[in-house]
Amino acid sequence: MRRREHAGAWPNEEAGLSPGAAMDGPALPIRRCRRQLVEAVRERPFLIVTGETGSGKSTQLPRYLYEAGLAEHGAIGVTQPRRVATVSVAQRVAQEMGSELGALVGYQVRFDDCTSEDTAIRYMTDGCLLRQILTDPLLSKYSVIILDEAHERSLSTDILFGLLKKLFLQKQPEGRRTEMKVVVMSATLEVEKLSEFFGHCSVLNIPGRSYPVKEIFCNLLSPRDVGSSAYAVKVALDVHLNEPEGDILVFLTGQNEIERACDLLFKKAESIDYRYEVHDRAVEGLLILPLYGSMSTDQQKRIFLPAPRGIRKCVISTNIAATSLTIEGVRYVVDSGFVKQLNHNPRVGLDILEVVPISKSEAKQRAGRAGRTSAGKSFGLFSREFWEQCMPEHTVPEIRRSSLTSVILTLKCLCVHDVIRFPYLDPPEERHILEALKELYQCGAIDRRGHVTRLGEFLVQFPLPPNLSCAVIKAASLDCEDLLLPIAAMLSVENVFIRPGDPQKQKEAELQHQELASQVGGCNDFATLLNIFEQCKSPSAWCQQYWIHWRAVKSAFSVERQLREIVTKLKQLPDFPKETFEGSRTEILRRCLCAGYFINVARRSAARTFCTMDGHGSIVYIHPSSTLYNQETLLEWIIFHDVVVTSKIYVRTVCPVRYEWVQDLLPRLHQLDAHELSSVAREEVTEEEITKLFQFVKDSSARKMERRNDEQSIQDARARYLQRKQQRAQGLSSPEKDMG
DNA sequence: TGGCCTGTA
Repeated sequence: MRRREHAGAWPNEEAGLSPGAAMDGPALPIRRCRRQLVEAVRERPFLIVTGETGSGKSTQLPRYLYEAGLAEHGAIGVTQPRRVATVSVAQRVAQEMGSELGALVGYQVRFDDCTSEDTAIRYMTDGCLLRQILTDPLLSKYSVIILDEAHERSLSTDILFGLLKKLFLQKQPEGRRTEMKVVVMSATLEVEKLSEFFGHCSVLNIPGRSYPVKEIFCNLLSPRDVGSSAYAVKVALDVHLNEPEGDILVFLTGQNEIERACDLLFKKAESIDYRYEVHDRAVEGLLILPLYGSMSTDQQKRIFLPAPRGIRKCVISTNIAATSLTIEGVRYVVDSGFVKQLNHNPRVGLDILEVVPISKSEAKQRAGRAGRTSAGKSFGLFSREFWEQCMPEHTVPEIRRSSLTSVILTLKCLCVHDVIRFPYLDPPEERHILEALKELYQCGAIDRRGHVTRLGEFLVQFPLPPNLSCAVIKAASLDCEDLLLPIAAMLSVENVFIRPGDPQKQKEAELQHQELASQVGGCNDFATLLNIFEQCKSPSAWCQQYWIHWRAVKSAFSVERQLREIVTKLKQLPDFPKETFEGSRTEILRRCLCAGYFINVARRSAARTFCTMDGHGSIVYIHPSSTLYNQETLLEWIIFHDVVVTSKIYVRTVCPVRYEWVQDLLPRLHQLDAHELSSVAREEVTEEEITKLFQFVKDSSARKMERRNDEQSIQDARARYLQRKQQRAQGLSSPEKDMG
């Protein structure tokens, strides 16, 4: 049994175990369906099981299949989209089956493998199973694969859908697994589509055990109230004054909105006279708690403590409380109807973080949080018209919103050559796929025939975006991976810079962050990250002094260790590249970064603006969080890690480079021309793929059109941002008007 | 001249 580090599990993920239930399993609705379920799995290769939270499907079905002998020729693998859920479900099932965790029942997540030879029921994250397919394409150690929470449509689960279907339909018998069983578990959502995808397979429904939630549209005073923090505060206060006991959960979009809403609600709540104003005399006070991902773990844990008797708890949260964390005792939900979502735009090659209305199914999911322990109410901060006209039925699945570079490389490495006609449940737009192919070609991961190169095989080993892996490989070939591994790790974890809500403290934090940058020359954000990684050793006074997130740096340590193991393995291969380079530490560092980020290179075009060199020619600004902000006039060429579109197109994590370092690489950005593509051998790439790629690169008139559309879409995103910002300012500066 | 939703390998 391998075991390194224990992921802390939240105390209250999906209840269902009563103390006396250890041997026989708890009395859940699923028990009545036991025989039917086992038979359905035996009969056909694919089965869909639907059921709401609390039906017990995640914990009981794997056990039923095991007890029916379905794990005799291989393990039962169960995937979850999140680590904490994976670990806590495995813990519960192990306890129920009287097994030590890691023996009969185990789990495997990144950095934490708690399984053994004897493990018959393996819980794991979906991304973890996807990695396993890379080394064992037939999934030979499994007899059953169960994909849980399929309605969430995570990127990995969507790819697994297609790969498992292919595994069954494969023409060559040596690549086929017709005897393997696949079960897809989902909330009741788009089930017909799923069933059709898996050859019209059967669908079994397990009755749920949650309580009814009454969904209420709030009457809006004006359209600018939709989803605003001030209006959320008003509704939360109304609930507090007028509704019987029970905690409140408010959904807003981000840290800023949440902190401001907390302040406002606190001021309002302070002046309540509980003798006269409160409807339910059992309620004597209000406890207001913010909740978002970048809070420290200790702060987050406060959320789960029950409020003292007579005190009503009000948690103001991001989307994190919709799926990832469950707060017991919530009877009232206040839903802004908005979410911050990262959307990839392949036409400009940018990820745009924008505030968008949630889907109706997501709103139901949020409302459901009020019905976990008793009947509840959900207040939507939007009108019926908004619900009908602005909120889509379902959330666009991640695979249609993400950069596909990693995914396409993975598929290519699994010998899926025709990545356009791969069986996607929801096919991504072709331009997304073509953009990914182009980028893979540009960084040398695939050749002109669409074959994975040796470099591509190296790159896919890393749990990183391919361009970052490229920089790591370059460093390793120069024997200086110590410079790049920490940076790659720091870029893989959540933001390490703390930005406090209080303006005074914010100034102080900014000064300290500047100090960290100037310790390494003050002109390279990547080097600053390396500096933090090297200096930060423990959750000591150092973290406090410099306003650095210890939790984030700690996870960067784990990532760095994992990446280092991969590099060490690769360097032992006889054909791993070896190079030499004479130069200072900072120069070598920047050269390595160029090898990965030459796609993200930009040249200064005016006083403060830069023009990207990727063929899109977008005009970008340096983000205010960068140490190079305000130093633009000293720069000519820069590379950057990522882009965020708010009031402008900002590039974040920036480093100046010299033209000589990128000039040899730049032609690759435009090399994919008609001449080359026409001489391509076509046996591996499909004709369709070539034609599309050809059109994509060459059709200049169409590209001009697109450019205009892109500018339009960015203009739109910017306009929406500014509008919401203005609304927020208005809403918060004159809350009295709304409070009636 | 001004800002960081959430997961995962």
